[in-house]
Amino acid sequence: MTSDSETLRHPSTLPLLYSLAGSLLVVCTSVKTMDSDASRVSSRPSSPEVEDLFLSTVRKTGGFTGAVSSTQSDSPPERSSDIRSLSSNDEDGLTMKMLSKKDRKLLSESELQSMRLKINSRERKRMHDLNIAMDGLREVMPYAHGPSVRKLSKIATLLLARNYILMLSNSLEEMKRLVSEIYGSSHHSGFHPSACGTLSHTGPLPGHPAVSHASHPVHHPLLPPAVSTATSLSAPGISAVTSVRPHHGLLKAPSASAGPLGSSFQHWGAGMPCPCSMCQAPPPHVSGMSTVSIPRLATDSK
DNA sequence: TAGGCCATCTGGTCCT
DNA sequence: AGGACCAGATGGCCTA
Repeated sequence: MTSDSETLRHPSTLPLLYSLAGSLLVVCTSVKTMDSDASRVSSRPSSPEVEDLFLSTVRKTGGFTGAVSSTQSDSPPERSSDIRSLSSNDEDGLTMKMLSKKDRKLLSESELQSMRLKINSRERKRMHDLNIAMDGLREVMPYAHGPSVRKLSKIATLLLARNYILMLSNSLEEMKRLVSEIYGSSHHSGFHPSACGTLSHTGPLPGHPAVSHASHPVHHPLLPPAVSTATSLSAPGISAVTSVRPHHGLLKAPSASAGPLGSSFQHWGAGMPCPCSMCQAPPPHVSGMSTVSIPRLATDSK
């Protein structure tokens, strides 16, 4: 009850800050967890663990609705006929190159074909799992979801995710800095956190970020001031967001002056909602923005 | 119609 | 040996 009681000693500012910091810590912890998980997953035996760590959860929660498109579904691909013709018409076909002479003797044509189909099926499943994971990533991205909104492309999803993580990391650092500043300044001004436990003891500190945030003005609670004052979303990830079919600069490196998400959430692109916790419920599930559609995207429902 | 995005097939490589 | 991963090739779909 120590840290909580200290939190309460700044009537309106610290609870806000701590709740925000807590959210960020949760997010960052999740990121770290994902990182360790990812390192595990990246070591070869991936597919079973992917299902254990992610897919099973997703499927249980009904997170995805089979968004993975399949032009050929589970039926044997048309190209199997190519293989058939290859192996039947040409003994030196590519399929046969895979096998030793012994194998060629042992395996019949149908066996070769079934083997090829089996390999293809595995690869298809692997790619489906990858797409499911990609959809999971899309779902937690601060981006409009919905049936009337086109999905982020894979590259846009990855770039946005990267920038989002960077933004959260920066925000956490800024949060830490603000908290330390508050305690530092309050100590010099005679504020003793450990000496009182009531909310009515003090008012908000003058000039405290949380005070100005009451009206949700220039400062964004999740962004450093230098970052949050800018208005454009020029970073690659965001340019990919505001225009799902980016004609431009998707792969450009983030500018040094801009924040990890380009500049700010404040103008979250044309038609984009501000993802800040003041405007809507924050992550883990940024579902609050799922109903918002981008004009350009609303025309398409892939 | 060109270009972007995607799914699939395929062969090679690496790992367990 | 079997499976996972990767990258190239190919073709379909969609949009500007």
